[in-house]
Amino acid sequence: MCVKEEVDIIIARFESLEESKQHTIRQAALEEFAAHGYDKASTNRIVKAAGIGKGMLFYYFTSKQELYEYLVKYSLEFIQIQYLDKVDAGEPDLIERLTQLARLKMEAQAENEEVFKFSAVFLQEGETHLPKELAANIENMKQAGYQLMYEGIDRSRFRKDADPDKVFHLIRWSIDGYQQELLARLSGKKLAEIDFAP
Amino acid sequence: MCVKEEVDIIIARFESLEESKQHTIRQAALEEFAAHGYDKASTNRIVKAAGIGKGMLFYYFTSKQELYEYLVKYSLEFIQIQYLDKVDAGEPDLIERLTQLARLKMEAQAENEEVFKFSAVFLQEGETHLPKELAANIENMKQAGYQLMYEGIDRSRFRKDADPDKVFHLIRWSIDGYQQELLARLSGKKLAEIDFAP
DNA sequence: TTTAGGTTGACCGGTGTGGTCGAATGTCGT
DNA sequence: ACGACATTCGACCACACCGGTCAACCTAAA
Repeated sequence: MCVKEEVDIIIARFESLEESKQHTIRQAALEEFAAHGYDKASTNRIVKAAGIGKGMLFYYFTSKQELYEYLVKYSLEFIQIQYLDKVDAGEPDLIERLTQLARLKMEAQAENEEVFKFSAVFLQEGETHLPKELAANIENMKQAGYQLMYEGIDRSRFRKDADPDKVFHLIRWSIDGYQQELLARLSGKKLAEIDFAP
Repeated sequence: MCVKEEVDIIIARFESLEESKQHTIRQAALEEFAAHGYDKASTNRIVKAAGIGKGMLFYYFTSKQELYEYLVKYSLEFIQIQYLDKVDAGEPDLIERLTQLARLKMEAQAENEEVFKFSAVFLQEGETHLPKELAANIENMKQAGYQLMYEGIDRSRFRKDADPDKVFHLIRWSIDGYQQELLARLSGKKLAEIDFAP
């Protein structure tokens, strides 16, 4: 019990930092883990990018592992609030729904790109390096995302001669591809406004 | 000049190996570079995967760098012959053309998956670790691929109320997405026959 | 002046790196 | 049977970097 409390105290040190410094360190760490995955991520590079001494990282977080867990928690929360919660799950029209998803995701991504890059990493790394509790949270978010994409769509309005599922996928692929290309083309540029015209 | 000849002799050692052994080593190396990129690829893991002693790799190739260059050359040749050369660039119909491209790429990918994974790596790593001559070859292949995809398409038959370029992209994205999903779903299974029905 | 907490980077043992090399083992022509 | 040469191996090298520690320092409040 004493140990657990000690950990809490240590993370509290980080959380009572001024936001801008928290942000700097968080972004540096997100970037490093996103770029190299857990194993090959280097705490040395993180502290260098964050502009702090090596010791501080282990003053704020007990270990590389705890830092990673913190980032996962933070990212899950960010994606939930900045993206998933904003989706109108009542929209029955497929096109509207998917367009909305794409727009909201782009907007959230514009807000903090690294979080999404990092999420790709921990979604793929799976349960490794994570306590069951956090892994479960990730699974929940996956499920929620799936439902947001596939559930409550009115398929009665599809043309009768087309397989609804196939139309469904075709459209989703189009939007995915569009989004991906948009992202690639604009990567590096700092834009808040994007022309979403199809 | 003497040095250059020495290198030639050393690669010749590899090329005069029986094909199956060449193949084993090549695949192990392709896999390693594809998975980790140049810098983090490990020659130790390569020799372990290939089932040869460490010394042999540097008996066949003077250095990690030379091995990498050999793999790039091999992959460019493979993609050219097994994929690009087979495309009928005369086909003016967009759908036919893209469907054909997708099919041929899948077939070539089925032939040697690692080559395509590795190509993604050296396309992204760019000129680093490569002599200008090889980098130029890569650029040529990019160009050729682009032309195969975009040139000589008859756009006069598109519906007049649709922007040809947008229709174009929409369809390409759909096929890309379809291909990607197909690949993901079937990853791990060894199939020669695929149901290409949309 | 003392004290307590934020901050640093040299340092630790350990792991893995690309590459070398002496020795062991074929594989020949003679 | 012999020597010359090609092939094969993995222990070994110097080095770079790893996650993590810690004595020493700085600063500001008491």
